[in-house]
Amino acid sequence: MAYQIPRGCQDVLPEDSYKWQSLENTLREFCYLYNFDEIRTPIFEHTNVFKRENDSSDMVNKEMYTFTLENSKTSLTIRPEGTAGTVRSFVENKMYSNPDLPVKLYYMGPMARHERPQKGRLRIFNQFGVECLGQKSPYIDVEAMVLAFSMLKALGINDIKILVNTLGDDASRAAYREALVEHFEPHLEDLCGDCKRRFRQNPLRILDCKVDHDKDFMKTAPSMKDYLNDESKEYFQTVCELLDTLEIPYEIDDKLVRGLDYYTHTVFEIVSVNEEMGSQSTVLAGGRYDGLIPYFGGPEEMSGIGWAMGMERILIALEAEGIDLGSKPELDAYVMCLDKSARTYAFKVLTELRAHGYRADMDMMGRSFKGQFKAVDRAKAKTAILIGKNEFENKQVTVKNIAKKEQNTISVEDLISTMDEIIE
RNA sequence: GCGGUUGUGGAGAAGUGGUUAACUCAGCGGUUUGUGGCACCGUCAUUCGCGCGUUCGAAUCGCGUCAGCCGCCCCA
Repeated sequence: MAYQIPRGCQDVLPEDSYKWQSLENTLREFCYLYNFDEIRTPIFEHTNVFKRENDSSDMVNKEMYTFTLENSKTSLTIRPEGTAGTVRSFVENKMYSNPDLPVKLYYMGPMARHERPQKGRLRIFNQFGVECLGQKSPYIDVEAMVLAFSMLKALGINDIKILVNTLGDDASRAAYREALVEHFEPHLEDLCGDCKRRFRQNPLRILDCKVDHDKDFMKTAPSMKDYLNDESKEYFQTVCELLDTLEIPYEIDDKLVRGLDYYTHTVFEIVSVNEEMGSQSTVLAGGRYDGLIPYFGGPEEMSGIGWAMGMERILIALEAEGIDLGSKPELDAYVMCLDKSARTYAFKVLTELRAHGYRADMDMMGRSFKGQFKAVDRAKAKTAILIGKNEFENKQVTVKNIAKKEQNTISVEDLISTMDEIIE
């Protein structure tokens, strides 16, 4: 094997691409229903779109595919996520001046992150995501969550859990962060190696550490909810009430902090509880971001909310729950050519069938009679169209219904006009 | 980035130093040169992820490398 696909990449082969198409169709239908429009942004952006000031996340700092071409000084980065490019486009195209806010967008496509590959974690993977930009309201947060929940339900995924939390506004979060630093400072020596690093980078993440989980100072750690100002508290309460009203099952997880730095207020995650998922069980996650639109030069007060779904992970979850999204469709007709002299005629009949909307194919290998019949079976063709010397000479075809094992020799015109009945 | 584990044909899989790489499925051809899905026969890996080394001799041992998987980290 001289050539090999790069590590952490995947070819979607035909049998699987039917599943992908089915997934994509369902997602698009729901976006249509919820009045979200598609946006397609480039697969790479200027590096500073992703690498923003004060960003401490691993994704931005050590996992990005960043490159600069020869004879160029421009640093570009293959998108590791979809939000930044979408917000950049929202601002650049002045979509904030749209009279109907929020602007509701969806996207899907490949993202790249240089991580160690694992099941459910690829270097090039596909995300489907939505962003609601330009307005801030608990109703918008919940609309986005309901959309996510409904999509997963429609796909048939049941083994899931919805986790929600609030990070409050910038002021609340800053106060909380300070309190955490104060709390953990005396215990710095007792923290695990990762948490010592987190202490400096993002103290909020210490809270969901698995190593230090049971230690006393974890249990006595200050809780976010004690640092929320009234406005943030009220906002989150409304979100929860709306979810209750719509009977969306969820759990409040005050340890849920999310990895990306731009989140404020509502954050949520949908995890699969199916064991086959392995350690990558989060299938969808997102939250509100107050600062991002202004960061890209949009109106100061504008906020947004969005989430992204890992499409490969959804496919794994579907498989784990035994849900089949479908496979290659059967053929209406398979044309069998039984004599070399009739080949051109057979090819014409094939073309005729297709021109009338019948999904059809024929043997191009000049195989034996038996071999062609096997091809009919593999293609799950509803009919076999047999064409040999006799049919050729009389401008006819022999059409055989595979299931009924009935066959007739008729003219091509009759074949076309009765095809619907023949395949029932 | 760290730790562990695996890697034989289109698929599954035996073989753990001795020379034809077992078996099953799929494919192809034939018995049956125009009616299949059964049966029988034949055929299908000069090669064991890749490279180097040890050896008279390696799929089997050693080193390196690539890749998959599992866990950590992180994340969708």
